[in-house]
Amino acid sequence: MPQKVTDRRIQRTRQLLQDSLVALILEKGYESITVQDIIDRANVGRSTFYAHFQDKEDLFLSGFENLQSQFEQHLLGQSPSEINPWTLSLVMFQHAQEYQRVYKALVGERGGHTMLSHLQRYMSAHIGEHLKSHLPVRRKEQIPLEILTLYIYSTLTSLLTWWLDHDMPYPAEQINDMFRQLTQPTVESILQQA
Amino acid sequence: MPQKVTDRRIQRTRQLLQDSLVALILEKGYESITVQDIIDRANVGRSTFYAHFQDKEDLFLSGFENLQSQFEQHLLGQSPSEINPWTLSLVMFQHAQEYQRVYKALVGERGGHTMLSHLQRYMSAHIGEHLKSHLPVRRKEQIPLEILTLYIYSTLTSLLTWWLDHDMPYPAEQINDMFRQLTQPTVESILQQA
DNA sequence: GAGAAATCGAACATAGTGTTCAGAAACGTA
DNA sequence: TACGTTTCTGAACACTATGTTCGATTTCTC
Repeated sequence: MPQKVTDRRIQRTRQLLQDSLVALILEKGYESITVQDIIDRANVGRSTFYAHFQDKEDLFLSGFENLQSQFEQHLLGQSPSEINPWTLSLVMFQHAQEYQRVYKALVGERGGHTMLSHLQRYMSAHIGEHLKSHLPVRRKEQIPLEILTLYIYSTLTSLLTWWLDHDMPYPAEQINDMFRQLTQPTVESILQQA
Repeated sequence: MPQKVTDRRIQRTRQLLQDSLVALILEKGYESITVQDIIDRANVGRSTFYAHFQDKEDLFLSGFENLQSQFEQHLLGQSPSEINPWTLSLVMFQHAQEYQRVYKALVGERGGHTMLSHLQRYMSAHIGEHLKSHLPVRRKEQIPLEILTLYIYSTLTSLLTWWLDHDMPYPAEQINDMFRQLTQPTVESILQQA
């Protein structure tokens, strides 16, 4: 049973802190930021910071979780006819295009590597799901599913961070097409091994 | 003009510190290690540590550089008939197999991500070199060379760290074969676009 | 054993973390 | 407007880790 306005106040403080962190990451990189930097930028008292978040990493992750649930909303709104790794990736690149700043801070090179393991769990689940459903019943187990999933995931994230760190020199559709050209032939050839 | 024996003493201390760091990384991960942990383990005085290395990261990198120059020795010793990304990768997997502990500590998941950018510069140079020499004079610039290089590099490193973190469930030749199966079709199809 | 080089470790200054708490400010209600 | 509640403030504090300094000590060389 949420209170009406005090909640809004809390929300505003959290947002302020998250925004400050994003700005600071883009300026000087995650590692070198101190809690003092963050609260100075946000004009928030020290104890307030610790009332909301355990530490810097907690703040970072809360922003990341925001982004993730927002992405899920976005995904539902788009609802591509079929969900496979390449429609999923397209939605992701488009979403990143729309929220450049936040993406670049949280997922890009300067953002530390904190979020990689979280993103990995999330995306790998989707990718693995798709692969499993397309798997021939009996295939030569030359390349295990786990590795194939890892392969797709690592290609996707390396493209994403490259794209963000180079300030998106291509539109989302084009970088996604590169992703498809890079991975689809391999995936199909492997899935079709009977 | 290096001195004879005192040099050996210095070398011993450096080695001790590097070994301690490796052991500690495998135990508790790079991030949570303090300088105190390292010198306690190595039985080395605090000021001695700082006489040899600037900080924890410097020590880490010195170990990484050791490994790298050792790898180059190894590469010369093997001298595959042709150096392409897949012979290079084989030598690398074999080298990693031989020096499991160090590789796992410095390149694996627990090793922080410090070395990724260094490894990237090194491997990408080799990979890009090979690709450039096999490039058709005029090709459709759908996928720039930089991205193709990144693709190969990221697949290689994600396989390598996965392999290390899972305690090498396959021999080097087999994991390298997976690497080839994953990347070769894509690379060839793209290089042959006239 | 004398001299040089390397190591030791205690002491220190500095910087960042996370907690506490009394007072101030903002808000909701009536 | 006045009241109580919630949230925010910021100074003070204890704590942990960093990196430096320097005189004492060990180790090696000849």
